[in-house]
Amino acid sequence: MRGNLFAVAVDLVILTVRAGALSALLVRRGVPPFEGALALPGGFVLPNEDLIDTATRELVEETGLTVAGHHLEQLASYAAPDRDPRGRVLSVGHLALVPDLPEPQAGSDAAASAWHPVADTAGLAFDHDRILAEGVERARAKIEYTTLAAAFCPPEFTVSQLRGIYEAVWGAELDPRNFQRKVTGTPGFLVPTERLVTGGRGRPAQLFRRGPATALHPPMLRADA
Amino acid sequence: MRGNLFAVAVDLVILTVRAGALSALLVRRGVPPFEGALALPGGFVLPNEDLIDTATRELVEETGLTVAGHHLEQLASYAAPDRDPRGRVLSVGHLALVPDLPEPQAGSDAAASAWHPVADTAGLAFDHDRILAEGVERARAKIEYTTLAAAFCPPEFTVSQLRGIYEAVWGAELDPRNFQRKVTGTPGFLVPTERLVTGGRGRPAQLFRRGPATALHPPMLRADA
DNA sequence: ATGATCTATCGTCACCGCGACGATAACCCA
DNA sequence: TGGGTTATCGTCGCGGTGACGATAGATCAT
Repeated sequence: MRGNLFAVAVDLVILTVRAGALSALLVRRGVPPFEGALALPGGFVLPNEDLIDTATRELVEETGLTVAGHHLEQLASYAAPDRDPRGRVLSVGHLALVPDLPEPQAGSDAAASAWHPVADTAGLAFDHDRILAEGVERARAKIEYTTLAAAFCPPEFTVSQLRGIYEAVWGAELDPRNFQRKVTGTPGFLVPTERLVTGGRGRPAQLFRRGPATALHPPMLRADA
Repeated sequence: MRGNLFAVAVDLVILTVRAGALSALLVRRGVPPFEGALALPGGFVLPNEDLIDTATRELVEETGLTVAGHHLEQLASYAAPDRDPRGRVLSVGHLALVPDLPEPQAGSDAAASAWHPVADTAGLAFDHDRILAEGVERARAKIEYTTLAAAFCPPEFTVSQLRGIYEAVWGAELDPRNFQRKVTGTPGFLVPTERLVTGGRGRPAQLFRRGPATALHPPMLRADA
């Protein structure tokens, strides 16, 4: 082995769509270094934990989410020698996509956590700006060729809600008619329910559930490149 | 910080196409654990090294490649508590795509390294079977929507050679006429040179260089899913 | 009540990229 | 000189998409 040892941390990019804006859950640091600055939620890997265990534990602690519904995957690792002034720390970034939680982080132990639109999150602690940016880019790319956009939605949702997810994540408008044709025409993406949504303006919309499909062939196309 | 410290290693999935088969560079271990077994080339991260530095150093040591031409990217990290019997070791997998080297690993310090077709590489040390599989899958997915297949080619190559790369990586045959239309019709993928290739059978083929394009819109399509 | 407005949903049409495949070009070899 | 082989160019039909019109069914203002 070697005497060159690392502390290993897991940092989380937890994304949701709130009020039409793609937002990340951030915590305000109460201790040095970067005291008072915003940072990604995270923590060190404990003995007998695998990386995904640590990430799951942190996600539950921060959001109070139960196991179902959300999506959690590994992003990348960061280990620049000077990324943490306390010493050699390797951080494994993870990406979580969660629905807009009704209760603002009920049960969160880090009281200083809150949602921030990703458009105005400059100046995070450590190299978390970069990790957040790569998480956002991963999410943008992945909803293109997978059904993961539904992970941002509650268990039942309308086509309009799903379109709102795409528009918030991509920052672009989509044609409602072509979008409807695309998602309802992809087998296994949306499972129609019996119920309609009432109370809003306009014609009531049908409610759907997530279907078994995970891939999107052919992909949803972004307007830009 | 914590007393729960890790050794951090970088392991490399180095892929090339040799004799029509997608192949990986593997080393035979000379010391326990897994003495005598095949493994991915790799090593520990040294002080003042970032992950990509370690990966680049290992790649040069194993292949003798200079900086140009190849592709190197991070794959994912693995840190199961029992993945290494010596203790807590986190491994950061990396993927390298290199041309078929004329000299079989000239200058390699690990004398026991050799190319193996990925189809028969079962039984690697540690969790390297999984890392290799994920590297191969990443390569298969990425040549679909990027121009990375050219990283497997020498500086100048023909359309047929490039098609052979796709066929070897995907394990499927592609129509030569449609393939030619696709790659020559994508702006910035291939830059034609003045020269033709001679000596082979059939009509001489034009030589191309890699162009500046990195993305492939729309993507190259696999026959299967 | 009644029309305006809003959203959901269904249709139409032209275009473009792709798969299938025919045709031609330019080399080697016997 | 012809046959085999590979490279390259064309053609045609289909399916998915973008642009956009039309209809359904609710709420809202007056």
